[in-house]
Amino acid sequence: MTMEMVESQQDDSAGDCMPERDAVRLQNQPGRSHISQGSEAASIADESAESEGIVDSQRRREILSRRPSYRKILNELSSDAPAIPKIEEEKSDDEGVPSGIPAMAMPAGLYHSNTGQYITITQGGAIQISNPASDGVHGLQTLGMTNSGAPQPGATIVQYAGQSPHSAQQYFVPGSQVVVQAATGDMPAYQIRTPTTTLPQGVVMAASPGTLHSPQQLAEEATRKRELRLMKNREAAKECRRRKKEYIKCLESRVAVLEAQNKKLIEELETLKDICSSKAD
DNA sequence: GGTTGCTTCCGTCAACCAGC
DNA sequence: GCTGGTTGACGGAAGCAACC
Repeated sequence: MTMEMVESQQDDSAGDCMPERDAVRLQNQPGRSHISQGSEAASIADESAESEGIVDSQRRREILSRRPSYRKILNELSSDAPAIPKIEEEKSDDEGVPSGIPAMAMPAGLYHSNTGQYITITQGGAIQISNPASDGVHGLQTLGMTNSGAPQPGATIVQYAGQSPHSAQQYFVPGSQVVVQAATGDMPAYQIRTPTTTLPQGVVMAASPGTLHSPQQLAEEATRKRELRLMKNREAAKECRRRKKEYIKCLESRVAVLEAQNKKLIEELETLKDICSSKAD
C-alpha cells in the first residue's frame, strides 16, 4: 500500500480543482523535468550522486522510479478497503458469451485485415474499416451490425454500406472469432463467427515476412506497423485516461470516507474528554 | 464580434516494465 | 533480448466565459 500516494492525492483533492496535468507540471517544476524521463532523470540522479552521496542518490532514484499502473494501485487500495471498487481486468471478448456468438457490446477493438486495412469495433458495436494508405482516418468505412436473420446460429451479419474495392476479405478478431466477407454482389456482407479451423489470435499481418522483397514493400510494411502501433497506442491512451479518472475518483471518495471517520473520532474524543473532566470534578 | 485566458480532451512520443 | 502494454509529458484543438 502506497500511503505516500494517498497522502499526496489527499492533498491534491483537498485543494482547488487544478487540472491534473497542470498539477503534475507544478509538482515537477522547474522546467521539463519528468519523474520517468529516463536519460534526463538518470543524468539528474547521477549528478546528485556525485554531489550528495550514494544514499541520497538512491533515495532520489526511488523518487524517480515509475509508479505502478493505476489498475494495480487501485486494486491494492481496494484490497485495503473493500468499499472501493476494483478496476476490472480486461476480459476476453468471448468471455461470458456463448461460443460462436459475437459479443455485440464488446469494447472498442482494433484489428488488422489480411488486406492491410484496420478494423475498429466501436463501443456502439459498429465496425469501422480504415485504409492506412489513405492517411488513416480518411477512407473510414463504417459498418452496421445486426444479429437478426443470421443465416447460421452464432453468426453476425455485418452489412457493408459502401462498395468494397477488395475481394475475399478476411478479418481476424480475438476471441476465436473471425470476420469474413460472406457474400458478393451489390451489398457485400460480413460475418463475425467462430472459425472452424484454428486461427492465430490477434493481429494478422497482411503478408508473411518471407514475401516482402522490394524496399517499397518493406517501407509499406514499416508504415503499416507504425500505423498499427499508433492506433493501438491511441486506444491505450484513452483507456489509461479513463482508468486514471476512475482512480482519482476512488481516491477522492476514500478521502471523503477518511475525513468523515476522522471527524467522528475527534467528536468521540471530545465526548470522552468531557466525561473524564466531569468525573474529575 | 474579436481577443484572451482557462480548461478539457486527444494524439503522439518516449520511457519503463512485465511477460515470453 | 524482444515485444507489447502502460503512462507521463507535450503540443494542438475546441469549448467556454470574461473582457474590450
